[in-house]
Amino acid sequence: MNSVTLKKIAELSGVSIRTVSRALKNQPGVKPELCSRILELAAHLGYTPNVAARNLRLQRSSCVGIISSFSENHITMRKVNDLQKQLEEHGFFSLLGILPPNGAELRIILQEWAGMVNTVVFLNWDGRLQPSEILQGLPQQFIFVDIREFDGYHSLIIERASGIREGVTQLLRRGRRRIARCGNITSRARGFDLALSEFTERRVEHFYIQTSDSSFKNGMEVGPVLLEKNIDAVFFDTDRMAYGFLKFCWQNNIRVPDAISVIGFDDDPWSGYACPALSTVAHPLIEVNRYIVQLALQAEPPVRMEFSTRFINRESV
Amino acid sequence: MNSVTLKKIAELSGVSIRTVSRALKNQPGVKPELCSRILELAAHLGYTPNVAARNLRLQRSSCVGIISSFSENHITMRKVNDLQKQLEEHGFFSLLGILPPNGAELRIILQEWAGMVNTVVFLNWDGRLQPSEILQGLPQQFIFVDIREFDGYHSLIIERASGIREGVTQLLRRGRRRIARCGNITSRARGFDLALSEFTERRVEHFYIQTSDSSFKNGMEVGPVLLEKNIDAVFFDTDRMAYGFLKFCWQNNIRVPDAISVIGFDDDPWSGYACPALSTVAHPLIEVNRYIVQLALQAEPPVRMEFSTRFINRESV
DNA sequence: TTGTATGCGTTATCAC
DNA sequence: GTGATAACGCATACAA
Repeated sequence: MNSVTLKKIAELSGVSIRTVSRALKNQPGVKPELCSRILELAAHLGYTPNVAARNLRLQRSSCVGIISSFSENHITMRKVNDLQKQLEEHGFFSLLGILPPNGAELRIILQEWAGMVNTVVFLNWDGRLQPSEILQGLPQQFIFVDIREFDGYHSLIIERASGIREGVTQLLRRGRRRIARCGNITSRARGFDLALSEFTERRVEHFYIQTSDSSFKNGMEVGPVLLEKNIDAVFFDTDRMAYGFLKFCWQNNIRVPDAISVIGFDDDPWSGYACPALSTVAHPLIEVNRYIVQLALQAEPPVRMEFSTRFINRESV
Repeated sequence: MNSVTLKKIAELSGVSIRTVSRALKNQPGVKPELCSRILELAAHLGYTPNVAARNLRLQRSSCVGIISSFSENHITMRKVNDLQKQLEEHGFFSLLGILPPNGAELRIILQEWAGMVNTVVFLNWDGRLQPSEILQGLPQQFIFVDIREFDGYHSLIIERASGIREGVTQLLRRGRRRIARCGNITSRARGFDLALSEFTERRVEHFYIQTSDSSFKNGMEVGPVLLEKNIDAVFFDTDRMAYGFLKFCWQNNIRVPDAISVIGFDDDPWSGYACPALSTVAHPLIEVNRYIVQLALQAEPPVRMEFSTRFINRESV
């Protein structure tokens, strides 16, 4: 910890703390000569204000808490990183916490953050937990992103159907009629159903192939099933899973998109590098994060906001 | 900010602050009955200790600062994420800062962190900057990771040659004799030269093809050059760049590894998904981060540590 | 078993 | 122009 304080500077320069403070803050009312002498001394000693003391005094903080599950998924990491970046551009530092396995531990983290953090963003949540029980009485404002709507908290909802709808439009243009969706992510299921329900009149058939997970391996394994059902276009719940299917196709000499169109979800940066480059539905993370920064800047009564996804067309459709 | 303080609890329960403090900390010397009454009240009010005040009082902090350039590269994000995770497992929170374009701004960030952070980890550094000038007088201990050795600061060095050496051994076993290295990252150049210098007696020829960057696009563009020189094995400075070359091969019906062996660098998680799965040299990020946590836990005189990379063999060799 | 009093480093009010 | 001084919330040495 730093040992150069206002007091020390004051002693060394023979003035009072108040004067040093004024000089360092460029507040009026210090003789220019004295001011510059103090500034010089402070610089020489390497004075750095103590944020803990300042926060304590001002009853505020320059930190935003982010709770996320630890994941090596690129998209998860990118959400966190971009949020940190945007927060920093607005003068906030971010404190990162990993979502613990139960509510009690979560509460402990949040309590630890009291006095340090005014706003906490949840990028993940355990569906079995009731926020009202855990967050009860905690001093921060809470923002739930892409989780669910909870009464009394900010919720930023990602609306899946928009991007999927654009994707389906592209598929129809390409003459695809037997469209499948593979994976196990429920939030994406709803979007898919919603989007496809609008296209019934054109005699589109759709299928849902549920897998145990939405991993690369699942994507590979689901290959034979898709062939057997004569699927001509497939949405995967994650890009990762789509890569698995692309691998299956590569191994079995199935041409994508000639034989089958493939669409992923997440727009992780590798999707552009895949062979063929993967078309995907992109998460509006930048817009969402921009909104979070606004909420951090000024607390508001709980807000509900909806954000749309969008379709990114590459080579696989 | 929370408004429930020790004082408030003390007033409401009709005892002194000291007693409340003792009760909440389970320190001996409080009548059990009183103790439980206080605990109950505190829980009811949702008391949360104020970390700013506590840190101020104890002259310590539970945060570690991480300075990194903002990058969407997976490996960069993974380094940060894993470090945050490991720190959290040891009771630290991480404050993330983005490396600003000049020393003055960097100094401002670090000053802001005084009183909040004892340890700052640099995952990036601007080579033109002199740490001694910028960090002069700042109260924290500094750790430079994979950057360079600077006098008076911790430096954790990643030694490239080890992993590359293993890779070359594999290539020789496969009968490769014309080995190239592509990219523009100087730290990797040294490792490559070092590793290859050991194999001269077997009549290995090696080539260095310098590119403007080490991106996907560079990897695609370098394809014709490699063909022209009859290269039979190639190291790329990044996995990303290797993906570019794999794309080139895919487009031109060049079989990997039959026609040419390909090795990347970084082990980003997609390397396993590529067609064919990419062999790569892996960064010892977990080991490095474990060591950082140790340094954060107890400050030591400046330390120099070296970490080895390792070769991960998949389908592309 | 409980309470008083002090200080951590800032900021800001008020008085000189 | 400048200087005492009082908070902010917590922890603890020292009294009672």
